[in-house]
Amino acid sequence: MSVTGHTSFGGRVHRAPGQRKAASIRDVARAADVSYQTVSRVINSHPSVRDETRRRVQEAIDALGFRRNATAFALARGVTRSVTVLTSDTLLHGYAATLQGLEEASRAAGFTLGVRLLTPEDDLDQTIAAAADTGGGLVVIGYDRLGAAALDRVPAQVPCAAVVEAPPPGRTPGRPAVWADDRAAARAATAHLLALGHPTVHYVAIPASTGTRRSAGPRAEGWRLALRAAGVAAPAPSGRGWDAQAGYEAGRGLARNREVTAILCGNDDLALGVLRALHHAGRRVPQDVSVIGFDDAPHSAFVTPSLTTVRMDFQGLGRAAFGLLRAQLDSDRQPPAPDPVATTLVLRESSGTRTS
Amino acid sequence: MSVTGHTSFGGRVHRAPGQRKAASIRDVARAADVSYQTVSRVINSHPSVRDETRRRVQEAIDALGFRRNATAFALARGVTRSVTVLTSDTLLHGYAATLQGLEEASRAAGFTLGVRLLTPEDDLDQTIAAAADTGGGLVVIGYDRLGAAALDRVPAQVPCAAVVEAPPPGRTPGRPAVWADDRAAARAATAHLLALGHPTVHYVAIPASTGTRRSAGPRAEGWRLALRAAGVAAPAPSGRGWDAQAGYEAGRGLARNREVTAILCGNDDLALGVLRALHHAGRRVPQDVSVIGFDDAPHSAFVTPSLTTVRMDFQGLGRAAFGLLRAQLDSDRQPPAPDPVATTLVLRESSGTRTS
DNA sequence: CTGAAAGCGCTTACAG
DNA sequence: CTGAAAGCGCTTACAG
Repeated sequence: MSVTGHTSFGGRVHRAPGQRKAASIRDVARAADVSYQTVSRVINSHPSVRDETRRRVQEAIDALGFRRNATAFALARGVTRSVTVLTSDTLLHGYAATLQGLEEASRAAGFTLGVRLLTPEDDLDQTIAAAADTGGGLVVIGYDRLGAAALDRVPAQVPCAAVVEAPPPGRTPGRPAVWADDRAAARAATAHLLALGHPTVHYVAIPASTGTRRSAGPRAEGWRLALRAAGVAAPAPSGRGWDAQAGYEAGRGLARNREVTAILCGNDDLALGVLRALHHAGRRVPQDVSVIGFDDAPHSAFVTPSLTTVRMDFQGLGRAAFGLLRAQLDSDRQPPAPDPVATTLVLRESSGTRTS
Repeated sequence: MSVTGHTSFGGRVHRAPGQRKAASIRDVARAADVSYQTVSRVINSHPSVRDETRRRVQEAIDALGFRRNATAFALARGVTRSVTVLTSDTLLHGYAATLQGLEEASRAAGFTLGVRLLTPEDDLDQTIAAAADTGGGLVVIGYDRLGAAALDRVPAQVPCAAVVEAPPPGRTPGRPAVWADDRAAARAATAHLLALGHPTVHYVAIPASTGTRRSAGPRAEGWRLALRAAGVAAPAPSGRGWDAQAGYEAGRGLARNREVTAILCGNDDLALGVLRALHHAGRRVPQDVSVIGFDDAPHSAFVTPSLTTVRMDFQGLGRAAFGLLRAQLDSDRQPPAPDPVATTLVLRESSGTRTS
């Protein structure tokens, strides 16, 4: 089966002869028999307008279906109430959920929300410049290398906030940013597996967002920390990608090794692939091997075995990032109280004591 | 474990004393010793500018880091190269993938892409008006009731295209729209199950996008059609929602009924829930019951059993919708050749001949 | 090839 | 309380 789609062309819009263009404040002024400044006052709810005048203007506004031209407003005012989000992905759960949090906060604040995908092909500086040219602020999702690189290149004069994977190293006074404590979460998840009696825990990593050789990101760090605290040597991490396919490939290697009894994954997609590889290798979860994911994607509770994972408040992160941006835009505005971006280990079927 | 997040406030941006505002064409003109009209010509690559002049202006542009003010450009030109997408969801696979197609196409065309979530709480007309006020075009994702309602209320004079669940009934000359042939796809999927030897096929429905009592949307229609063609009576459909939880609830009812051997689901999330319910009821897939989903979400190939499903080209749908919008904006532009929005039945482990 | 004028639709002081 | 002027940063005819 391979059905071809359809396209309909009913009701194409072309300005019909009788269809006049949108009314301006001058049109309204004429209809209400006042000056256009008075109209401006009315639409901006300026206090000093006589009630009777205000009423007449409002009537004209309604009659003509007047709506203030947002472009002209922005030009005159010199500001745009808009954010554009720069992200290298919109489909992965963490990104999509963060985006949703940003949308929610921007909507509540009356801001317009733009989205621009960062790709390896496009010139980063050009993409950033084009986004900045819209006149609003920027929020960059810096979970990965491309996002982190973009963040570094945003010109200083452009209002910008970020949601990142981990706090910037050192005391670098970077951009205002929010993050969750991935390291503590990974550490706790690893400790949980160790407490279950597993001799060690293997790690399937997500790609790092920074170039530091020292670590592969906070999740890997937390995992290492927990192993060290338990006096266990860390096995070499695997994983080369974000998706289930990458998890599957890493999982195949792990499944062959009979010493492997516990695996922490950098995200739920990787975990799904690992689960699949273990299944193909005939290794039962959790009887033979325990698996823990990261992010708590919507489907993770419904796969079999259901996935033990770390729940992240991505939407809260998105909302908080918007708050940081806004504090910059209205410089008199207090930076918002840090939204608590919680992290929770959700225990489900994929982790347990080894019974084989 | 419940770790609280962190917020960093390094490098807050406030215009430092020495930080002058962005250069305008007048600044460039002064630096290049020409009139600002000439600068305008240069940045618009107007042919009649002396090479020497052009070079001088370009130098000034580079020196001052001039970038044309997009807002002023839009006001003067009277058009905005922007689309805003109206959608009631951004997380479900179909929506997110459609959105990505729209982003890709808009990026390629040099359009800005806005996103606004439709919610039951907000006033639809107000949301639409606010989106229209940005000056660009609208694309509404009409897969569900809220989206379909929004589409109906977009004022005639605002440029708008849509991606919908099914062709509008009758010859209603509605908005330019694209859709995939869900009905044919559902019919083929159902026919496939019947051909496998299943006496009938049950259906777990997604919520309908229209109020027609006649049908519950094209997927349900296709399912009915296939059953009728086989001379089989259609069992009552179940399902009340979009997510895995809804699928799980419907699945519990189905799992109790020993007559049920084949289930078609309105999407992959529902299918996941159904799979889970069958598992809890001790019914094996596909030995006892076959399950087919819809949409081919990224994880569907990696769950166990892997999910037989209908692959939809959501990104293609998004791209095509953008094309329709653009044809409206540039009225001299030909509507694009309908992008083939294909639909493919992907056979995996969850469907087969009954062996119990 | 290049400059002076008017206008896009609004807002912000400034008068009265 | 209300109107006339100037300006936001561009573009589009119109002159020269």
